[in-house]
Amino acid sequence: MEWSIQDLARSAGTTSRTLRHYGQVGLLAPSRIGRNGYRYYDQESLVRLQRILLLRELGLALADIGQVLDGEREPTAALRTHLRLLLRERERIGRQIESVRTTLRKTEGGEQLMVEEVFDGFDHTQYEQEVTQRWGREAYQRADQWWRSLSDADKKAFQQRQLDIAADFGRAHDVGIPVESDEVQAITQRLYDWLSLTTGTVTKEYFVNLGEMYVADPRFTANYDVHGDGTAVFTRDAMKVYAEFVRDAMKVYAERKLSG
Amino acid sequence: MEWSIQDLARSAGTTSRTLRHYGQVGLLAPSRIGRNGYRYYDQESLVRLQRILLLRELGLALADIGQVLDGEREPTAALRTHLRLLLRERERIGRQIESVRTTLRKTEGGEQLMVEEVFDGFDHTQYEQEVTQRWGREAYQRADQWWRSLSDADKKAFQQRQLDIAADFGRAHDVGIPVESDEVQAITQRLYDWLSLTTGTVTKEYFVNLGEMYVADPRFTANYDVHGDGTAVFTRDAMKVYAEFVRDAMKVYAERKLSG
DNA sequence: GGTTGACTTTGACGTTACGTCAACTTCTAA
DNA sequence: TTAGAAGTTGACGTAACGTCAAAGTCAACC
Repeated sequence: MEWSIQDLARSAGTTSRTLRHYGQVGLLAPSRIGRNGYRYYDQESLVRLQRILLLRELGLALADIGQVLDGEREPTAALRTHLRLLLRERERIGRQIESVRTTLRKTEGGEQLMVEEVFDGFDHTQYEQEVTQRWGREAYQRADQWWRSLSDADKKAFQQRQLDIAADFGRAHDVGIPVESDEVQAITQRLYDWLSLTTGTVTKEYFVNLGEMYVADPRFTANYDVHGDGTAVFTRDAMKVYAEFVRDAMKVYAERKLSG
Repeated sequence: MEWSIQDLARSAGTTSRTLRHYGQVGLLAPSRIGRNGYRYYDQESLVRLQRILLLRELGLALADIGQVLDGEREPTAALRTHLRLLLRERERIGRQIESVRTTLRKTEGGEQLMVEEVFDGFDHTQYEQEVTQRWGREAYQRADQWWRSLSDADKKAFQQRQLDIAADFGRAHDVGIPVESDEVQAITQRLYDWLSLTTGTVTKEYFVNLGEMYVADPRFTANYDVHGDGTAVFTRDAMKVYAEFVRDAMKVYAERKLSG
């Protein structure tokens, strides 16, 4: 039995162009080529094509399909790899779906173009690269998991809390209170406590680093300087002081209290 | 505040190439271009870029993002459309995952390259186009849903049953029994009953059409002619006879029985 | 002031798996 | 014979940038 290119294409539910393409990339050669240049395919071609199409359905790239079919690689390895990719992809899409859903809900709920809101506060998911670079993947994943576990209301509350803190820093800076003052250090402690929620333990280094990040990264400064130019720098300085002095003092104070 | 292209790229977690690309497609223009040709971006650019990246995260195409940001299209419409796409995509991937899993399981279970088996029998998912063209989308979806509802074992049994039928047709043809004979018509009825499982009601037309399909489509003939050349044609003829005579006779018989 | 290294520009090709012309030849049925 | 269907090769288009390449710019150091 022999089929023309169209016959085969229709039989297998694909197009002649695709068959020519497969021929070109060496995935499926015609069994015969007429002296007029026409391509002809036989039963064997059909079977191979069916395998190709199946593997393609499974999402394998043509190059991988070629390797699998030619047995240059054990098929299970390719499949297992592919399965992992599929699972991750489904995960990713699931998150996107949730994202789009909440965006949609809020947009419809009249909460203006919520797009802005996402960037308000502290969106943990946006800074993966930097965060993992600075504090390691593990810390990021903990924070991320924690963040995902929150309800929408909790997330909002969490964000609001740090917006309030930023506003208080702005007011303090505006009035001219020094960063070492008890008032400003109290605000700073609220920031510290707020951060502790995400990671559990906030080291002194982490805290100082974060402060530097505030001023180095325009996304952060934008959130703080909205309460007056220089608020970001002011906040960073307050954090530095808090980390270097106040915590030590508190530690000493706590120890004294315990031993007293 | 003003940023160079790299500054902005790093801040937003993307690349300078991307920013140039966005400029090229008219999605994000620099706020200023130095006389040296350098691109500079301001706070407004940053905000717009953040929106762009968010919408991109949600999976929207750049063209759509442009429309949303420029308000030429209400965002909810674009998002809703996109949500549908995402849901369908997740569905598709879910099916792929199941597919790969069973393929993997069977391949490991030593059932040879199971790829062949998928094409054995009657794979409902492979013929969507043709089937819907000939018998309408509704009929296809019914059949497809039914097929998906089966367990693996059921699927196998179902396939086996039709393989047996094909083999019996082959034997009958081999021995030379005519298609009108009771023996062959009995086999044909098994084929008819088997088909009834998929669609509920098998009309005379459907049955005849399917017969024609057997001989017109090499995928079908391959399954039948494996039991001897001409088995597909033989089967088609038997189906024609069954549809045109036997069923009428049965109907008459049934009516007589009821009225008698 | 020259050199080095980081940064910038435009331009253009590469990626994936074909779709879609275009220009031309060949087969088939009336 | 002639129209129409089907075949061929060749080449560009797609989405969203990645990745050179060649060349100009800028800041800092010796």
